[in-house]
Amino acid sequence: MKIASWNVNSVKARLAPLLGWLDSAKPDVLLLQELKCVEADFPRIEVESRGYRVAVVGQKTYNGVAILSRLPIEVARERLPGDESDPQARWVEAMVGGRLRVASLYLPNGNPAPGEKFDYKLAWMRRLIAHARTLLDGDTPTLLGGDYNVCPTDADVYDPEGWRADALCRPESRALFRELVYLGFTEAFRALHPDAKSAYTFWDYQAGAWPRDHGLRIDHLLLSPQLADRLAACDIDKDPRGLDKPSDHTPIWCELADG
DNA sequence: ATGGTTGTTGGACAA
Repeated sequence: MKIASWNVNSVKARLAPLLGWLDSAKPDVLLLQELKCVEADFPRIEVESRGYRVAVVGQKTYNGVAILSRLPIEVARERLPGDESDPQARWVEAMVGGRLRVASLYLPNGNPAPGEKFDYKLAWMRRLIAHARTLLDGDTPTLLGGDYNVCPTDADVYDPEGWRADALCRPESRALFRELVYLGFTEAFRALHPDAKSAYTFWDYQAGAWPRDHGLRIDHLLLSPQLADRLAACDIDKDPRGLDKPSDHTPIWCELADG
């Protein structure tokens, strides 16, 4: 079973590359972030015609997440627990095929840091840790995937010193990401590629970041122990970043052996 | 070098 995640930076602006990638990569499940539209504007017909069921949590202009799946989807949550007053569309969680739980998450960027946005990011991460703990208490195989907006180590950014004060690389962000993983998750890419360098999932639009390979690895797939045992492959598909009018992120995917 | 780009939206904000 192939499960992927992709921050598309507007699903409407990225419709052609999205459909092209579904056709070529053929993921069984695709987690999307930064839809930048309400649910009614999601290109449901086009995606469903490719054989995918769709669960969308949208928002006007900003954020927005979705789960696309060839197997039936049962939505479990449309908000991250822990703050009922938080209106931002950054979480959708569902059972797929009745045996696997997946969540598509869009963790707050947090810049500028320090400041209110950074405080919101850290609070959101603490909510994520608390909820992830409850998910691990159950016995359902679980994958938490998406744009974490956290670059875990200096090996995951082209210029560690230049990014040290950024919300994606700050020690507070990295510490909470480690706290999440240490609950018992396996970060799929690094588990299979411990020494990989220049393995990025995001390149800024500005200053020629893509042709210079000035990237960061901030999109991640976290696996519960039952799924870590089944992890057969994981990689980053850089091709979509090189197309015309690309997203600034590119897909990451993993292959899980039959359980 | 206080720059540079994209998307939504129709000026400013987020990334």
